[in-house]
Amino acid sequence: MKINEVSKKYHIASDTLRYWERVGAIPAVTRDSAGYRNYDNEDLDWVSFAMCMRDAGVSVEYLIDYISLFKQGKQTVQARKELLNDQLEIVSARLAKMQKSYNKLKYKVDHYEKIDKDYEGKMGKH
Amino acid sequence: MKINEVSKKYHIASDTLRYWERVGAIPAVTRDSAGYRNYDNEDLDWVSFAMCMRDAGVSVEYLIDYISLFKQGKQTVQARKELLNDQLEIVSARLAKMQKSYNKLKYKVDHYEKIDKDYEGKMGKH
DNA sequence: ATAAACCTTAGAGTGGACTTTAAGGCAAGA
DNA sequence: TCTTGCCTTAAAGTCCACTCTAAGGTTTAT
Repeated sequence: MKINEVSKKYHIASDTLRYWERVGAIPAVTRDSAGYRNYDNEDLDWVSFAMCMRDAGVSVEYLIDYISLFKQGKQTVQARKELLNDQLEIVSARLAKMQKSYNKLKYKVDHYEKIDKDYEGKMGKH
Repeated sequence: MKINEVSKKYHIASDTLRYWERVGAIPAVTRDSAGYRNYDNEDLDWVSFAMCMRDAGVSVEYLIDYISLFKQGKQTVQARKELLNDQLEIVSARLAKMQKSYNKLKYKVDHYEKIDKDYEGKMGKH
């Protein structure tokens, strides 16, 4: 699968795909004889993984660390698992915070007319 | 309440509080005779609101638009409510996306040993 | 009275994550 | 064969949201 097809299928800029590969947020992508990227299933799995992590708010730097461990092979399985677990907790906290914010926002919208004081507190009535 | 007290109470940098006010992401804060910021309850409500929105992933630019409408008074109530509703939907979508990512990540961690193929696919066995 | 610890502003600097540009190679259709 | 459109890299540029610096005014404690 060429980069532009991947871009369309996954709704992600091809520039971003190249960027992720360049900095090491995904492992090196398979190439064809012309040197063009030719994403196989495994490459696509890494793209999905990176997108998933980014959607969850995980930093590119973290992805780089993770992939770096992955490239070092089996002996890093435990370290990788721990890294994932750390991120899992962070994501979970972020999710809870967002949920709380969403609820507050929802409440505000639902009670808008009642809540709004419309600057009268500061501007005085006129 | 002075800026540093607000900073400590809300766990937010005073630079950020000044920045939000400067760009108009919150309305102008009450000042004392020396020109120092002296946050009253209403000012604090705006700080909470901005923090809540930022936590939900809402952009500073959106906050500026919202506060701009607010400053124009009662005739913008409907427009503001619509803006909030738009953001509510966007936040809701982001939340769902994050939840999905979290679930995938959780699954990956829980099944780590089974899932990991450890680069053998590409590097061959040795 | 004077030093330490606050506060102010304008403007410059930073970090993260892309995104664009420049200069060029490859491939498929007319 | 030529043109259109894809692909490549390295490097520079952009955008967002802060964050810091410089230069100076105020308040508080000794």
